[in-house]
Amino acid sequence: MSLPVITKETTQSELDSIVQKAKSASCFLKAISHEGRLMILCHLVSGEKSVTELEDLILARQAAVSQQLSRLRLEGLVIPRRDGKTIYYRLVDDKPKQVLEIVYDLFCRDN
Amino acid sequence: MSLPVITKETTQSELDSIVQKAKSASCFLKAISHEGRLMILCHLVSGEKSVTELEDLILARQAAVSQQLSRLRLEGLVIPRRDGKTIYYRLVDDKPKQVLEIVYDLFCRDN
DNA sequence: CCCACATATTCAATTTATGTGATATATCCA
DNA sequence: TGGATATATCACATAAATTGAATATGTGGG
Repeated sequence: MSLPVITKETTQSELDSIVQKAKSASCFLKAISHEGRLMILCHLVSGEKSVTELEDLILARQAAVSQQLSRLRLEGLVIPRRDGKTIYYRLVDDKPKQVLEIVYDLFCRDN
Repeated sequence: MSLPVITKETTQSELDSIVQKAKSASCFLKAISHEGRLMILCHLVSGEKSVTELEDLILARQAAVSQQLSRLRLEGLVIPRRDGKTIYYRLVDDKPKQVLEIVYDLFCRDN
């Protein structure tokens, strides 16, 4: 629950570990902070969607959506499943969901 | 708790509102996704810190830290307080804290 | 095999973000 | 007032992210 506290007593290897984790978190946050990707993830929370469905949902072009999915895929956030010609994407785990729910609470209720 | 679900029935103005919120969330996430800013926010969770303290904590130069704080300030996440020559920064509210705690749980426990 | 459809990849152009060095501003103190 | 310290800002160089157009790949049907 509590975040790491860094003091004079924190050893170098502990610091390295914290920096390493900060890098991972930073990558993850960068991946989800893109407006299009954020929307895609939101849509995937309610279940898997095909690329074409996502194109319609977020009003973006095929190449753009595909690229955004590609980034999310490389980041390990989504996974594709082929069914004939169409490819369905879904969330790998609920990591994005957990963050998105907090963010949604903060930005879509609060203000 | 639940994220917005977009269907054929969703009106245009509802969509606009969702897109608008996605933009805010996206900005917020971009602001905190930078490795240095992420570290700064983590440090501020445990209480206000001066710019110099932050420079030492995240091992970055004065101008860099100042610019990162400037971005966080413009984003409304932190607020400065002057005491003599030194300026202390603190979190405006616990928005970042809430997100950081989830992220910390996901990245510093999970793996 | 050839075509149409769904998706992915590539590449160049552009935009946006970031770090750096220099300089500016504010405060304190002698 | 002048100097030292703390912080902010600016202008520039560079790096990273994003977009769009074109092209490639994979699949099913005729």
